[in-house]
Amino acid sequence: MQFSKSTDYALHALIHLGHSERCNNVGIKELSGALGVSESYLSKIMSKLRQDGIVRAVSGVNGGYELARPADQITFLDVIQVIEGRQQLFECSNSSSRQHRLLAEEGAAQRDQNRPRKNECLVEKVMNGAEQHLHQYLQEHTIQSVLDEAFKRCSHEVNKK
Amino acid sequence: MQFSKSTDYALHALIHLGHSERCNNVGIKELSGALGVSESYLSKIMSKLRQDGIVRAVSGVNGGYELARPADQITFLDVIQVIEGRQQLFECSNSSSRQHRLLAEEGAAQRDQNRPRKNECLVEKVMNGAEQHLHQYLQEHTIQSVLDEAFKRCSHEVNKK
DNA sequence: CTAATATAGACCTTTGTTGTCCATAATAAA
DNA sequence: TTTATTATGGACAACAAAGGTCTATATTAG
Ligand code: SF4
Ligand code: SF4
Repeated sequence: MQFSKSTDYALHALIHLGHSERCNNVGIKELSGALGVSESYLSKIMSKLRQDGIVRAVSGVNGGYELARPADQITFLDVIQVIEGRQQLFECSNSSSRQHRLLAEEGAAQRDQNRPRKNECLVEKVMNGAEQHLHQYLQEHTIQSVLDEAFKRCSHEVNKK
Repeated sequence: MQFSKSTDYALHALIHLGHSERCNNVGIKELSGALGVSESYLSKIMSKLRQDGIVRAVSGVNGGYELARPADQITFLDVIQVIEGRQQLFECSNSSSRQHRLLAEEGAAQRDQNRPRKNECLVEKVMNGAEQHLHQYLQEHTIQSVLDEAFKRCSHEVNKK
């Protein structure tokens, strides 16, 4: 249970793009150099980010990448979901076991119209809750918020001198 | 980024053990039957749980497993960490890149004695925050809490009739 | 002793991650 | 138009992790 390196790379690439907003179109060479990741692999990742509308790309001479929307509208969750996929944190695999029938719900939810929960069992309820908490936190942090804090630290450093 | 099936199995096995507290020593056959998982594989998982002090096991005739401590002291986090390992959710892989030197911290933390943070950069700060939130939530839910809620549902169902 | 039970290790298959390489398309500039 | 530059997509491979089986071994109640 760990985020993949690709997610790491994607985040850093986006931070780099956000930091270089003024001079549009950062090429894969520059990104690759800054992050220390091969051009081949990184371009795969950038391609994914483009397909999901996180960045824009233009081919040809002087082409490259730029953020498709303001950095404060690109959340950590967005990036993670593009790279890692949108599968649930927990996905039950044996819902046909004896135990499921004994200890889950079945009875209560079906007849109760005021709660249109599909078939959420007690284990899934805990795990989905965990996922929601995680997502909410990750949604509150954006590429911009990292840049802001970096800038704050930097100017604080200058003031001290 | 998903919990493994083993975690699923472990949680269900523990719930079963918690539910059968009275008649000690539940054998692997019974567990395997209840969960619909092969004895071989499930025994691997139970073995791990024993090594980490979640369950006790006794060999020989009438042997089997039982919870090593009360069900309300076995949290979801405990189980997940035994099965998935205790690696961090995010682990930086390229801390020697150009970008790290430009955008991380270095300067600020080293001189400042009132914050003994090791080398937590801004990206790690966000990710570690996410992990902490997740862990806190998972720590608040135990095997017992699931059993309790199952019982509540059940008796509520009975009252309705 | 014997049957039942857990344990540990070897081994295998499937799947996912990380990565390279090459052919192709798009585009700005000469 | 041609050329150099850049991104894109597919094929492929090395490696690691997950999921699972099988067998030999130790432990213990009866
Ligand atoms: S109780 Fe929930 S997690 Fe368990 S088998 Fe049923 S659906 Fe799956
Ligand atoms: S800034 Fe943080 S996450 Fe990025 S390379 Fe440095 S240590 Fe790693």
